[in-house]
Amino acid sequence: MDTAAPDAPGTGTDGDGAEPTFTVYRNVRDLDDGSTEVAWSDLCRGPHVPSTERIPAFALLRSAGAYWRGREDQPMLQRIYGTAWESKKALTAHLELLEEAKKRDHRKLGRDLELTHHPDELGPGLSIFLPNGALVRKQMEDWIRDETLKRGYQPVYTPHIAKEDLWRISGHLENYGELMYPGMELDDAGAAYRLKPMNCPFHILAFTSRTRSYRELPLRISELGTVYRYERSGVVNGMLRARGFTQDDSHIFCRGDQVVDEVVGCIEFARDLYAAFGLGEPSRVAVSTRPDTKSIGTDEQWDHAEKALMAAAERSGYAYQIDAGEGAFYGPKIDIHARDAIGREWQLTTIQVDFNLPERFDISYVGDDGERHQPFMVHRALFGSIERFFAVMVESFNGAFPTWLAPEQVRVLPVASEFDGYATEVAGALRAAGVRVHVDVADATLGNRIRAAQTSKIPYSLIVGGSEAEARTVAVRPYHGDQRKDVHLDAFVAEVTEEIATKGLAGATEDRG
RNA sequence: GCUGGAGUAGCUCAGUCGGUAGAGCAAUCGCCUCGUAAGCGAUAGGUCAGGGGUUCGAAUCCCCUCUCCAGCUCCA
Repeated sequence: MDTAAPDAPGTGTDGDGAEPTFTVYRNVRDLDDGSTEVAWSDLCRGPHVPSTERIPAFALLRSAGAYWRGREDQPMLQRIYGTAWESKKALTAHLELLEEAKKRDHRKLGRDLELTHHPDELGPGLSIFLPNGALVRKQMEDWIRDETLKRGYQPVYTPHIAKEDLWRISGHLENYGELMYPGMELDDAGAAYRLKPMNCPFHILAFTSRTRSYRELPLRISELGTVYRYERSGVVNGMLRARGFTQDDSHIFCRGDQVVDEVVGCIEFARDLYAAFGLGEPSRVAVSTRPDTKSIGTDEQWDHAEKALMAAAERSGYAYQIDAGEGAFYGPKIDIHARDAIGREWQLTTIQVDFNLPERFDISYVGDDGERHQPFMVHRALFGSIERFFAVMVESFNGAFPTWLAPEQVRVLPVASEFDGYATEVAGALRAAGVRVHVDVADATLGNRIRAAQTSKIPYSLIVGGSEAEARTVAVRPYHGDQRKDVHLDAFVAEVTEEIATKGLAGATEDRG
């Protein structure tokens, strides 16, 4: 049993044939007089077992509402979630797995490892990155900034607010208004200002700062842009679905014949990013095509863009699927998804072709024919949201970051106060080499401090006492792997700086479930 | 927004029938100077999410609001 819908309305088959056929299973109960009655009707797609007696072990997990036919304007049914197994043992194992998964929740790890903070006073969907989380995030930001520069993107900085007029031109007020924070009325300005839900209009303004030539294309504008969206209260979810978040956002202005190459470039960029941050193969890659209902643009534009995206997906080598009709109203897109600790899929990377904004802002470049032409615009965010990617990554590493990402990379533990001096010296040598290192002086017992270092998931603990001070060595206790004694300090510094420089992931994925 | 569940110290959680608010960990101070995952003692820490109501008396019962969790709908 996966899902069940007792007391579901409807009978089974539909009259006019416009809706897909579904099946109702009537579960009967024996009455004392030998007759039967329908105990409940099951609207599940199946398959079904002939009798619930055949299920040796099951547990009900939760109940929740679900809209009839998945439509918000329809009444809500009660859905009961359960899980069924071939034996009690298998059920117990599964339930334990669920418990384990809950322990790697980014909200719990964020608290325990002091990565992030979400006090009530701040507001739902908003995050404070504490020093530890901020150091991890800085590595993400440094990585993406360096890589975008290497790949020919041009950085810009743009404000968090803009006149309401800008959002009127962009169509956001019309199409996205419900997700925008209300306007800020200013006495002297004569216009309301709005917090930005997207960065696109600003990047277009960067593009239109002067006349553009075809020689400049593809022109790639990029920014870590923080946006604010007034998400409906029930959908906010930690950092996975926030109201304020930062996108590694870029808009690529190019000719139609450059779209495929640009999209391929974005996909390859994304692949490198997933590899660098240890996420491995994405759980899902999808090309979303033109929506059946409202969409703008000509058939020709859609055709061109959809073909370009599929050609790019093909060239990328990813096994992708087509989400028919799931595209944005302004153009088709490729999305890349990854799973969180409890197996839910979250869209991270998105690469979209946009017909709407070039049209609305009437942007153009001068071609080799001396005429004005409208460029194609590719919108892409590879992390997607830094916060969401951060959350998925924290859960994926179970908080045990690879050394290059870890907020505290090395902790030095003198066995007694007598050796605090040598410990400080060791830390000094590491710090001089650019390593993030702290000394935990010997106020508490060694066992106590080792435990603290282990529960903080610090990649390396260095234990130093008399013999180490004598020989200028350290005892290396890695979070992953076995302890090595009598490692020369210089050798350890060389080793750990090399590991950091190459952004090694060794061992960091061992904590995965 | 909708359906269901939850909110007690920084964290994890007790709190019986409505009768003075509790523990462990963390923090602070002291003792201990310790060789590989929790040394010992003391101190401090609370608008029981917030507001209203019932009651002689509310963490506990009722109503409203907020926040969080799971799911639906919608999205990075």
